[in-house]
Amino acid sequence: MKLSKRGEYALRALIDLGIAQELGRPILQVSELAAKEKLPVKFLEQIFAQLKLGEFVKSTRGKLGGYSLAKPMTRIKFGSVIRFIEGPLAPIQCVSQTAYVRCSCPDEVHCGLRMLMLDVHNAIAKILDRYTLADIVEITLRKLRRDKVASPFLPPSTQLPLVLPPAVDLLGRGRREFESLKQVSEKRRK
Amino acid sequence: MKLSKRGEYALRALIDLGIAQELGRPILQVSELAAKEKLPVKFLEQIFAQLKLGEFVKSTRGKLGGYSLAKPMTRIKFGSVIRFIEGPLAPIQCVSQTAYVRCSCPDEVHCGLRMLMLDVHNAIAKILDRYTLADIVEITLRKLRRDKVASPFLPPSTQLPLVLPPAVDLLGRGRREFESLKQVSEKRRK
DNA sequence: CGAATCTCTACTAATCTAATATGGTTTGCA
DNA sequence: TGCAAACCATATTAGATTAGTAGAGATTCG
Repeated sequence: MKLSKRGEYALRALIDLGIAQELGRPILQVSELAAKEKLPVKFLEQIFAQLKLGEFVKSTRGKLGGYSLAKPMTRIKFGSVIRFIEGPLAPIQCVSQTAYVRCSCPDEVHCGLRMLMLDVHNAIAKILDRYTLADIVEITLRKLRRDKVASPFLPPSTQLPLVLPPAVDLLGRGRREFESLKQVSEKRRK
Repeated sequence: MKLSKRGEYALRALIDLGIAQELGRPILQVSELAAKEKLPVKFLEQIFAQLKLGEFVKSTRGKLGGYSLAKPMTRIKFGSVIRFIEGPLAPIQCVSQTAYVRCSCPDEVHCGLRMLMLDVHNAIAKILDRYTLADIVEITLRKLRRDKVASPFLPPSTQLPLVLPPAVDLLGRGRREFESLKQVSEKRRK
């Protein structure tokens, strides 16, 4: 049930690319992104190479080069990205839509575990195949503005000193409640 | 997003133990269970040892010994078992209820990835923390009866030759549609 | 006693993970 | 032209995890 660092970094990178694009900076350098998210540069380079193979991003070489999104944000689904980077979403392969493999159990049709995992898979896929990069970018930007936090990735000319929010205490005392996507979306409708 | 073989075997074993108990055989041997599910005996032994540590099963030593469930099926939640065998359900630790760890991103509260993964985690936990072994055993048995398939794990005296359902063709042509838990449960209500 | 069972410890081959290292090639600009 | 900043490609690695295997020991029933 785990997302690897590779997958995590890939998704972070895409989201940042989306935010930057929305703010008028269609191209970001690996080094800048790595610094901002505190990720190892060389590892991130590899990940971008892979994202390029998957046609999620495109690259510009040379000075002033970098990476940008290869297609409209509305057409980048998280499900596709994760499947491409991490493999099938399904907890066990016999419930995978995209990579079905019969499992070893004697009677697949009456397998209780399979029924349960089918539900889990459907729940995961329902979320990950519905939300696109456009959704997440929009929600993130709205939330940043609502809380009056300076956005990163401003165009170089307008770059302001980044105001960091107060550090979260590790023990979790006084930690503010976290919101899910659903909650943020519902607030908007009011 | 993957369940390891260890986790898969553990869940299969518990479900089988539940079915057997329901059919009047509260104790099963590792060797029998391994044979029936076609799992490596020694590996399954290790898994049972772990399940015992987690107090999901209890053991009887010596001849005629074996493993049985350590508590009522209604009190064995899949979420607990998976957390115990595999670790946290959350795709990334910063959304885990039971094993929260702050992640490396600069602003956790406004992290889009985090919001998305919070939804995924909630969806998974909602299913896995709701269903108990009792639910799955009940549904499985109902389905077996509905389709008139002989149940495995009958008491030794009444053991009948097991009638296997027709083999599923690997290419998936003519494969019958699989049902999720939800579908089976809904059929019951009608 | 002896066969069937769980128990415990150790080992291993293969794969994956998360990088690090090194040296390219391409491009914009002074 | 030259150089710095960027992407590109390949190799290597330390450590962890996975999915087992191996073998001896302890317990209990008949």
